Amino acid sequence: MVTNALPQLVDRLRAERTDAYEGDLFDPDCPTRLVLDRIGDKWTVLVVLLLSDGPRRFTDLRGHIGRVAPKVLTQTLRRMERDGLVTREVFAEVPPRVEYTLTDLGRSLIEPIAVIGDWAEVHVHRITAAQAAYDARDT
Amino acid sequence: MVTNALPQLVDRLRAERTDAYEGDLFDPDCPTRLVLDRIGDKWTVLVVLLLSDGPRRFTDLRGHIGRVAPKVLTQTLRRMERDGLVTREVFAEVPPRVEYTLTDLGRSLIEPIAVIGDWAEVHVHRITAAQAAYDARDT
DNA sequence: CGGCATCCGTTTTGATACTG
DNA sequence: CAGTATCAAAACGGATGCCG
Repeated sequence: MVTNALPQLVDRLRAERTDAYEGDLFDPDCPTRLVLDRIGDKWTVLVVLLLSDGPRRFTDLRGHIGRVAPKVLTQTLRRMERDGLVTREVFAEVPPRVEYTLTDLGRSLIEPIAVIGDWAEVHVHRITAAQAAYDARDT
Repeated sequence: MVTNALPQLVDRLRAERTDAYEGDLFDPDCPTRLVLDRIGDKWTVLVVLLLSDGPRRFTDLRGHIGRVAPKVLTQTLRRMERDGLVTREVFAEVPPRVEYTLTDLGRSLIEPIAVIGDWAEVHVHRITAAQAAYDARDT
């Protein structure tokens, strides 16, 4: 599937800092929580992946993502802009053109997303299997 | 802060499989999406972290997480049980005791969560700074 | 083209009270 | 103790229509 020197590395990493990020994450008011909200957001992750290849226009993004209402995509992009993940550049042309580009911060987010994506690919079948088994238990 | 041999490793990892997980994540019906929902879930991540130290009881979990309505915690735990992330063991005692334990699958999720947590800690200040700057722009 | 405004249904989250 | 039941609020996602 993929190399996995990752586990030990991350385990060690985690051991070194357990209380640090635990202390943060368990505080509901800590902005760290906000990061999780972004990851869990339905479209942010997709946008990051799409923009990882370079700048894209609004409609371009819309086309590559499945069905997204323009309003929702706008919301997502605005939020990402506010969070400093993307820059929004408006070109004074006719017809108008708006390009979205990942910032350094946004690019750095590709890593964690990749790790999640990796985990998801490897383990998803176990989740769906578990669900099926669970649902079949009682009926 | 923390060692960072991680970036290159993950970059390579990602380079090897870009289209693979991209192809998945961009399909709204692919169960891979479901993983993101769990990560984004408000309490699942916290539960995983709490259980990473060993089994815990319902009230124990409740106490360590901030304000959670019992109903919501139950929902979270049931969903995690259905997904095969935790096991739920009921002891026939008085008063009743119920212990939640991470499965192998659940434990394997600690890794990705740690990576996200790492990223969050390192970059959160940049996000909040970006937000402040953004909000101050127009007023 | 790239939105913003409006309205609406669904899902998520929660407070509160009560039970095996 | 470990929930369930009920009610209520709100965040989220989306469809539609208009506009610079």
